[in-house]
Amino acid sequence: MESDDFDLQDFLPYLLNQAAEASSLAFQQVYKDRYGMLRTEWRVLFHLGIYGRMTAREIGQRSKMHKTKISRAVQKLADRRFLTRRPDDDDRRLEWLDLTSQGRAAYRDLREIAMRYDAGLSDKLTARENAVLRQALRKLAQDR
Amino acid sequence: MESDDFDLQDFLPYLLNQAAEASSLAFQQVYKDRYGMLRTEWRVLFHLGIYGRMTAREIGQRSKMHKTKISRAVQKLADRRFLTRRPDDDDRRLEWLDLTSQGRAAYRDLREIAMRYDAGLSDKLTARENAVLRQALRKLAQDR
DNA sequence: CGTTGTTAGTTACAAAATCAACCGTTAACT
DNA sequence: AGTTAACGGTTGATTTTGTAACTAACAACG
Repeated sequence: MESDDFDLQDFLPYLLNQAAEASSLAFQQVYKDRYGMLRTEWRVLFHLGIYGRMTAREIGQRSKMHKTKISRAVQKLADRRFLTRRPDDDDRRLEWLDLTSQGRAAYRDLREIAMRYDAGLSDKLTARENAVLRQALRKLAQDR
Repeated sequence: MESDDFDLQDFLPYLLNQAAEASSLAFQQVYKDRYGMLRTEWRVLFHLGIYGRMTAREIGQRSKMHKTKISRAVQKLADRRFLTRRPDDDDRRLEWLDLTSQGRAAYRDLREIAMRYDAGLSDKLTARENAVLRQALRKLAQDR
C-alpha cells in the first residue's frame, strides 16, 4: 500500500544494471552457445584480439577485472587452444599471452557479430542519444 | 603487435557493464556494511518499500530477477524480520509480502542514501547528459 | 650478499548465482 | 468429477565468483 515518490527506474545504478543486462543478453547467448565461453573469457579473448600480445596484468589494468577471474579465464582459453602462454625471458613472473590461429578466428567471428549487434542496439536510439549516451557512460565508468 | 580498429570501449554491452559496475560499487558497500544485504535483497526491500505489499511473482515481473533469487532473498529478509509473509486467502500459492516497521526503517534509511548517491552521480554529468542518458537507458532496458 | 617488501599469477575455500527438478495448488478441458 | 497442464514458490546440485592466503620471482636497501 503506502506508495512512494522514489523511483527505482530513475536510480542510476539500478537503471544502468537493467540496461546492461538487457543489452548483453543476446550477445552472451552467442559466445556461450557458439564457443562455450563465459563473459570473462570473451573479454580476455577480445583484449588479445584487439591489442595483440599482452600479459594478464595488462588485461587486468585495462578491463578492471580481478586477477583471479583473468587467471581462470586464461586457463580455460589455453585448455581449449585459443591462446598460448609463454614466460617472459627477463622477468619470469610475467607470461605473454598470444591468440592461436583458432583464437584469432574465434575473435574475428565474434567481433563481426559484436559489431552488428552494437549497430542493432544503436538503431534503437537517435544519433544524439547515441553520442551523449556513450559520452556519459564513459564518464561514469571512469573512476573506480 | 597487430592491432585492430574494433573499440571495446565503444561496444555498448561492455561500456554499459563498466559504467554499471563502477556506479554501483560504493552504494553496494553501504547496504552490505550497514545491513549485511546482498543486491538481490535490497532490490526486494526497495520494491516493497516503493510499491507496498507485493507477491514474489510481481517483484519478479518488475525487476526481471529470477524467481530463485527472489525466493532466497525473501527468506533472508524474513529471517531478519525485515518483512512478513502471508498466504493469499483465495489462491494459496501466492504469498503477500509486507515490510515490518524494521524493514520500512531500513528502506527509508537506504532510500535517503540512494537519493544522495544518485545526486552525486548526476553531478558528474551535465543536465542534458543526465536527461538523455536516462531516456536512452530506459529504451535499452525496455525489451528483454 | 641478506633481509624485507612488492609484484604476477595461482590455489583453496566460502559465498553466491544458475539450472533443473520438485511440491502443492489452481485452471482448463473432457 | 477426473485428468492434464500451468503456476507460484522452494530445494538441491552444479557452476561461477569473491576473498584470502599462497608461491615464485624480482627489487630495494642495509
